Amino acid sequence: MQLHHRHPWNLTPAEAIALQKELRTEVVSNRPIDIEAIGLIAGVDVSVKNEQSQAAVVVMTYPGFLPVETVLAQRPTPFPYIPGLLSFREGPVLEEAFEKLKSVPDVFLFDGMGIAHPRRIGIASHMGLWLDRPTIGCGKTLLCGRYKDLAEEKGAMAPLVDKGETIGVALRTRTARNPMFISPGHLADIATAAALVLACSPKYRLPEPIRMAHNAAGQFSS
DNA sequence: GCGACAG
DNA sequence: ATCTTGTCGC
Repeated sequence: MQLHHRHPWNLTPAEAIALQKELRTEVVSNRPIDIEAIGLIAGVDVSVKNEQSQAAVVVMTYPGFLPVETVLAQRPTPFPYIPGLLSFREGPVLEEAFEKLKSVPDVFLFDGMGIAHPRRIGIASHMGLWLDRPTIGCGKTLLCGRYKDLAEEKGAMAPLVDKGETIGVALRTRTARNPMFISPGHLADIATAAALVLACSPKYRLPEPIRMAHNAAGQFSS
């Protein structure tokens, strides 16, 4: 796939934060996704093995979730894990994977946050600028923000609020399971992002595209 | 200063 | 994320 907004990755943490503050002004997080028009959806995930990072992007049909393309990429892990700077750790290997992608998915689901981030530019938002396609952040645990208790039933959701701003939703994708934290990455909005993720979770807590990417990246379920 | 902290 | 078997619960 053609990538946009590319930039060097060899930055210090302070430089990375400065870059995020620049890039966040480009992020569009109030645009509804036309779910009815989706034909292909991609799941993105990265696993780390001894200094080496492996990325996997699995493209599947929507609805139906039949895999149509899988790309893998490996590279040395270039940056430590620092909360708030995940994209600088996983970005390089993802760039390599995206370049190998033949198909052009209508939406990308990421393992991590979109705008539900201290500077409103988590990995899904950052990579969304590169892809110039709708992206959604799907976190398993919270990075920032608070939410009120939500019903135990699948489909229940509660606004995720940080510093007075609604940045996403806590969404129960499975009854009696911990909620997922959904936020727009780029070219998406909170309501349609949540609706789509729920539609992508017919059986497990993790949305289907991300489960597939997780497996392809070389891991087992959890 | 203290606590929190995606993967 | 990763180190790791069996086990408790819906």
